[in-house]
Amino acid sequence: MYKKETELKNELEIAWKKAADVALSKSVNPTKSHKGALARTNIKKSCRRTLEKVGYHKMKIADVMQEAGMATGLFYHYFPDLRSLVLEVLLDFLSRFKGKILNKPALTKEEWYDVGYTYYFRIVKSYALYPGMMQCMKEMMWEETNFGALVRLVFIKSQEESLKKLPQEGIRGNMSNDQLRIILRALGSVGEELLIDYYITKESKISKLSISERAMAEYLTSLFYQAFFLEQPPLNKMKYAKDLKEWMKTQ
Amino acid sequence: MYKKETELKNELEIAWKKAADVALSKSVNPTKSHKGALARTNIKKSCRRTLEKVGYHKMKIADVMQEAGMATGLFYHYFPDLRSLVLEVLLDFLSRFKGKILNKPALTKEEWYDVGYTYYFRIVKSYALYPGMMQCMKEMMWEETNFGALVRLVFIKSQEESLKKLPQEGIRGNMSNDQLRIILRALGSVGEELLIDYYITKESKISKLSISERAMAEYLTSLFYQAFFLEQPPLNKMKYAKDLKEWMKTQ
DNA sequence: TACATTTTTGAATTTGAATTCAATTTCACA
DNA sequence: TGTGAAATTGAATTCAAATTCAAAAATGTA
Repeated sequence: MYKKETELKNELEIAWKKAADVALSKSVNPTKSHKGALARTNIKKSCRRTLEKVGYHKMKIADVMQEAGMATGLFYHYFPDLRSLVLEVLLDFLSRFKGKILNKPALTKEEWYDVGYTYYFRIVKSYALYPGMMQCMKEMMWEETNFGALVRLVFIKSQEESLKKLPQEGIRGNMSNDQLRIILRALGSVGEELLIDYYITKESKISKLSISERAMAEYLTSLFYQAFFLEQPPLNKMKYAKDLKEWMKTQ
Repeated sequence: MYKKETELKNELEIAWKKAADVALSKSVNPTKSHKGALARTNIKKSCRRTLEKVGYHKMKIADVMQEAGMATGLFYHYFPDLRSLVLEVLLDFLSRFKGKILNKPALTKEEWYDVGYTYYFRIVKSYALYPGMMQCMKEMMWEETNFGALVRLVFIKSQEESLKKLPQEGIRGNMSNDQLRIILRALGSVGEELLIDYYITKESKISKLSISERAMAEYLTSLFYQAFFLEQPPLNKMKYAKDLKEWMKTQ
């Protein structure tokens, strides 16, 4: 099972290039001075702030430039159009999900728990700190096919990497590659609704609960663990979601 | 656990009204003749076709009217703007998810499997037949808060309804209401990525596999079952996903 | 300090699609 | 078959936002 690391890495690089190409396809003026570089960065930062405030679909070039405190016309000195700017900002943001999760690959289920936790904690943190960016990412995934493909690949890669050394352990050990791929793809979206609900839309009863980021990550990790191994995760891993621990004890 | 049926129903009706209000807020001319009613329906049908072909964000009023074979200006005789039309079309579409899943509520885990299967099969079918509509629904959920809230509620309702009579059975029996709510919310998105991948974007290796709609529904139902009950579903339920059955036999 | 390069300005222009509208056709019913 | 109400047309208009541009300011360098 699981693609060779090099193969997956290449795939990722190609996807990254494709998505970046869209952002850079139209001739962008490279900055020609330190001042220019600062101004460009300033626009990108302003874009992030505006994204959090206004949201992608309502955001206009004028909004970004006003937030940046620069003249509207200057925008075109640095970016060809709004979408390219947003795409570039999102690609920067996406890199936070790209890095290795842990140095050591997990060899046992218990070890996997820690890797999974790191993976989910990173995601929870992103939703909590940058709900607007996460939302924009979701929206852009629909609008720009290449970007969507890239994001999916980044997450698949994290996921596969974390499970790479575990093929023999647990109940899924003797599934075929294709079966495993399907299951992982289906489990990849576990928690999405919950996170969107709790950190972005904040309408439901759940969003009224007070759940720490670490507890949230424990909830999600243990749910994935349960779904994948059909077992309870080790009790001692529940460090923040005390209520989950209590529940597990009653088994 | 689980809200009373009436309470949940009211909540749903309010959300439906809210979402519909957006679609109807701007004064819409009611049709005043049979011919008018036909024309209006024609526009809605054309909208669905155009949505499948072009997608929501690229679609223009002119596109819809051309597809309908009517003059552009006539649009305003029937709808105030494009978003209202799309919203109305989506609300019609959404009603396919609103109905009761089965007449008898599930009383045992095994019975739940059937309810769950019906639930998932309905969703799989929708993705398979109307990928454009499903995509548009997702996009609109981000754009129109009230619509998003409604869609979530519709699906939560189906889910809660299917599990209503099961509180005591299985490992989740002694979870608190809040815990259960969190878990269900998190599990609510199981399979999303897979379905989007397989029926909408069609880029990954998974989309090259040939999976029947019934097999897909079995995959998802059994995955939910495993995640929720930490058990394999009854072997005899696997009627189309033969490979899954084989795998389960090896346990 | 002079001068070429780069950055900056914001008003003027362009663009593409939404929206209006006056004129025409169709329809339903007496 | 005549009449008023409703539906239909598509060219003209409006609109909001993107885009351009000529001129001014800032910058770095010799």
